[in-house]
Amino acid sequence: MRNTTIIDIAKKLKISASTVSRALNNYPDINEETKKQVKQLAKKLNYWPNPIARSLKSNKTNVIGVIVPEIKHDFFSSAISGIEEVAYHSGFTILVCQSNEDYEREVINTNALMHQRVAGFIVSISQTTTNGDHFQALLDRKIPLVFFDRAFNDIPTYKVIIDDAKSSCIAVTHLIERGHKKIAHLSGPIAMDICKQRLKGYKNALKKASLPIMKELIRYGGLQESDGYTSMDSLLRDNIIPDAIFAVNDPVAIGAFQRIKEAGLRIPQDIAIVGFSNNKITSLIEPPMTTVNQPSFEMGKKAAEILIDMIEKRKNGYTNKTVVFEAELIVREST
Amino acid sequence: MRNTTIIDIAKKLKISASTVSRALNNYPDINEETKKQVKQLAKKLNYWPNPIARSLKSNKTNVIGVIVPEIKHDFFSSAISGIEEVAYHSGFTILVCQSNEDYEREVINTNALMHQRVAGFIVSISQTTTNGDHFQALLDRKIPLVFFDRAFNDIPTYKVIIDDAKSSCIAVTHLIERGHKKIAHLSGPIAMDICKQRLKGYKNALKKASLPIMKELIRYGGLQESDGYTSMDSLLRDNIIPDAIFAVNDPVAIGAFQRIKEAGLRIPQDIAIVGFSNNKITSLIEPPMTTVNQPSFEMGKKAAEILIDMIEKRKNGYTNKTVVFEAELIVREST
DNA sequence: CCCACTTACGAAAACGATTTTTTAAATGCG
DNA sequence: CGCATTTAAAAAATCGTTTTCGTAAGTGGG
Repeated sequence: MRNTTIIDIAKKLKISASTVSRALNNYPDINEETKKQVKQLAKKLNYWPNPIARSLKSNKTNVIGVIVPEIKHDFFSSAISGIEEVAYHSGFTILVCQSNEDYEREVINTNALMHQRVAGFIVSISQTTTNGDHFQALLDRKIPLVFFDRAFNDIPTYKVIIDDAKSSCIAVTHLIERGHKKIAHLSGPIAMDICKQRLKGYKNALKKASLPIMKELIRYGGLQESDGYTSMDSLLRDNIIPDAIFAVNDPVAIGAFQRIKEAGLRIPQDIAIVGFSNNKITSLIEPPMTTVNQPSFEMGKKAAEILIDMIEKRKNGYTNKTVVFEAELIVREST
Repeated sequence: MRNTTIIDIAKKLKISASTVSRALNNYPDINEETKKQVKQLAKKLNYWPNPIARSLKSNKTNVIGVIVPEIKHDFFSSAISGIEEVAYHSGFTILVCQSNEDYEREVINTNALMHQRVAGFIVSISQTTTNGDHFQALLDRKIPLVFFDRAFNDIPTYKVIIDDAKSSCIAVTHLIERGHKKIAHLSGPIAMDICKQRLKGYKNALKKASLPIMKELIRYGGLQESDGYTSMDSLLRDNIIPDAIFAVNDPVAIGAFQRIKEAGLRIPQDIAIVGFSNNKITSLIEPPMTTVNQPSFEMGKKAAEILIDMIEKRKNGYTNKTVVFEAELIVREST
């Protein structure tokens, strides 16, 4: 079954294709009677303009490119849900790629989507990305780009993030208020801005409380569960038993959590623990874990709203290039 | 910065566009020397064929349409991860839509993607879908379609599923072997095939053990956590306290789990419970929950492999239209 | 040397829409 | 009535590729 084209309609009505096009698009110099006939027949034949032909002419699509490290991660899948929700209501669809935390793949994905002429990009960068040329190429071509959560700092575009330093400071201060003094921080790849910021918040909290910052209490690793397990393990192997852990994110916290349990230590009596992101699991483990709630769904929605605004050149509203979401500390039984 | 076209190359080399095209596509009737020159210049100018122009000509794209009820759900986001993984390695990208369990939106999404000329569809239907005309329309247009997990039964196409009845029977038999006799089943929308099959498995297990099938022990609801809570609540309100629960899926099981705890009943001493899907949370709650592991990532990968096979008309391999994955019962402390 | 055949390439059509330009007919005004 | 203007529609160009058809040279065999 072939799709109806504008030419099919034109032939049936014995008029030209251009007239059909203009009738359907409500151009003023088309006779009302003609318009009516064209629209009727279009409906009857189930006509739908071919978006590919349109895109070829306009060099634009109604597709938003989304690149995240891993689709199946709680935070990202929830953000993608939010993006799709907003996109759907604005007539856009989303093309989703995962970088698998791999810089090369992020570059390939970015280029592929660029050549597919997506209308704009929403990106959370991979752990291993330290070069931003592929994003600069987008700006050079005036392709709208919005970062969320993990932004590439040197690229001047919109960013939807939380105040990582502030939230971290609040989280660590909470630990201090509970009487903890020997607080370890399980950090991530320090090249990443979110890791830097969370480390900064950790240090600030200690400083404010006049507690020493001890290098051996800070461990660097990746952002996965296994990395948290390893980092915690390295502390224990060094015979360091902190009385509290602040993890750079929830998977790392969960990994540390498992290692702590394996060591026969009690949470929170022996070691308290705070995560970051409010992944669903944190509320369901025993004991439930204190964590920082990042409103992932809302951040996705906001990123999409900003991007669509940029695409449609309605530049109103967003005078500040960085939108900071409020992250709130959710206190549970692990502290 | 405009993108380089085939015509730019043609002009610079003072040859025709068609020659450039054929040179790049390695046609035999182009002089080797010409080919070399064209390819060199293409590389130098950073030429990349415009996929939109190609698609217009071929009426095909390198895009796979994916429609799921909700992106942020564990099972689906993990399956999408698998789909993307396979798609990426075959040069496809994925256009992802969520139906939000809404039939109307599923239809709209299907049509939108169809008009965008996606090369094929991978779909898991919404809870409220009882009419399959929008899928039939795809088959009529010879657009490849693969269902996974939640298939629409009357549409004759490939399905990647697990044997729900068998797995359910195994799960319930496991409960019976543990000595449980008053086993309730929290079911979902009974119009959905997976719900029918899981109910069937539940009944079969009881029959095999010569246990009575009691209507009041079977409760119907939705597929969300809140539905599980409600169904469990309705049992308790009727003063029915089963000694075991078999839930149609993990969210429903978790909802019931919460209601059971609220009632002050112990798991598994008072009520044992089995879920379905092996969502990550089931292993992290206290006590960890017995559940049926559906290999979501692998099912996504398989669905993508089959679809790409169909797209590329390599029909080898898949003689059976239904691919059944082995689901395995993961026994944990809730039983 | 001539005709058939190969080689290598160009011209043009096609994909389906939009948009610019052109044209024909109708209308208005002095 | 005649010229200018408006109205409504057709024709043609365009987007970037692919593909069909055609053709000018060059080659080889008789």
